[in-house]
Amino acid sequence: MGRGKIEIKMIENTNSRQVTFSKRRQGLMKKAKELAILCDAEVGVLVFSNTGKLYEFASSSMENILSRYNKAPESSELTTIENVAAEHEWQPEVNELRAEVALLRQMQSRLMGKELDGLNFKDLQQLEHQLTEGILAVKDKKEQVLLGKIEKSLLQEEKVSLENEALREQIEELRRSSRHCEERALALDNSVCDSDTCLRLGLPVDTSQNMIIPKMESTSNDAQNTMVLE
Amino acid sequence: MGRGKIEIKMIENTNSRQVTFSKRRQGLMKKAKELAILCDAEVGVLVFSNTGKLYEFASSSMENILSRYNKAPESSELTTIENVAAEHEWQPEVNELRAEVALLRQMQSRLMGKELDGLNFKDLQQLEHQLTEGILAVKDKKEQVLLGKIEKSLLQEEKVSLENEALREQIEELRRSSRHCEERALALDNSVCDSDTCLRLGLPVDTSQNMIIPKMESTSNDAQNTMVLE
DNA sequence: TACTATTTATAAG
DNA sequence: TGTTATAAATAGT
Repeated sequence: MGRGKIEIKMIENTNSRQVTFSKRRQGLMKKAKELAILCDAEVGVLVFSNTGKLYEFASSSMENILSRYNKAPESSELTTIENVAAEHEWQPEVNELRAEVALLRQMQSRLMGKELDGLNFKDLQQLEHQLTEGILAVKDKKEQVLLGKIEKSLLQEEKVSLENEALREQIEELRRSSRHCEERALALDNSVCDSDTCLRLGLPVDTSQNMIIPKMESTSNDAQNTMVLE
Repeated sequence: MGRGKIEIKMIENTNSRQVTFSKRRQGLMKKAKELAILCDAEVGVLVFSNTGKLYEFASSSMENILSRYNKAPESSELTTIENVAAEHEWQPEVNELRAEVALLRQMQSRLMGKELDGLNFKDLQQLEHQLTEGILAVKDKKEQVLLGKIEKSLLQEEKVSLENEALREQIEELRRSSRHCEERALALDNSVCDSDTCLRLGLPVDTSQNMIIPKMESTSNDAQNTMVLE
């Protein structure tokens, strides 16, 4: 990839070698970065120039990558054998978990209508069927939730109705007792009250007309309450 | 560098991602090797796929490169403490992975209409919406697959039709040339053949009758071929 | 270092 | 997996 094709062997000319080193090192790091991003991979690159200078790239951190490398199956160096063995105990489980996550993610994507490439017609039909079942179940659940709410609401209404009933009875009770009181007062009035007393209460002397008015009001109130409650 | 330009960001489609990973990983390793050879450098590359698999390249040996890295100025970690701690380093990652698996499983169950308890009406509506979108996408994909098949089939049909056309022309050509030949033979027969020649060939003397028979057969064959091809 | 002619890598099918 | 059109890398200037 240049003006001419080159053989892959050590470049003898020091200057050319340095120029090429600089260009290709950059290229390598760029490629490493792209690989890490595009493919969700963890990538580490270490380069020592022939003058001994270190250049590095790490998609996460070199520390991370190296510790992961040290735990990897085929690496058998470092420290004592026991440590290595202990570290490796985790590896199978971690790999299984990673694989499972990858699989679950793919299945989930597909259930959401993504990553459908590579599925044949039959697969797609099956997937659609699965989704249809899902929707039906969700609709059922929604219905249940609504029915639950309605039931709760009905119970609440019933409770409130009962409260109303109680209140109405209380009112009736109060009204009855107040009527008693009035009747007694009237009776008392008729039998005991003299013009002197009536004048003191600021009431007209003709009592028969006065008693009709509250009775009418009371009847009217009852009718209104009944209508609201039904 | 391909049929189209791509943005450097995580490839969502699992399939594409894996294909790209494989190709670019190879490319990266090749570049690393070339850099090491051309410029007399020491190069190490470590790549972990998102499923946890390790790929590595080392121009000398990874052990060498890592020990050189650990001795390099800016790196000051590792050594003994790190290794002891390494054993426990897996725990957080394992826990995270387990949690992720659990979450993904629950989401998946819900997309399949299971484990819906605990969701409120709004959640359920959202879930239903998600499923509906999924179904639509799947139906679209199914349609695409079918359309693709149809197109392929039409192309095939067209191809076969063209072949038929060519074959028919070939036949026409053959028929024409054979007719020419017969006519010439007839003409030759009428003008040149004498009784002596005819006797030597074992043919009857009356030529006019003999020539009719092959001509009839030839016509009949042509008709049959035409019928089969159409 | 910047510029291209060319080779090489690779995205898409 | 193999192919091909195109993008990207880079050898030489």
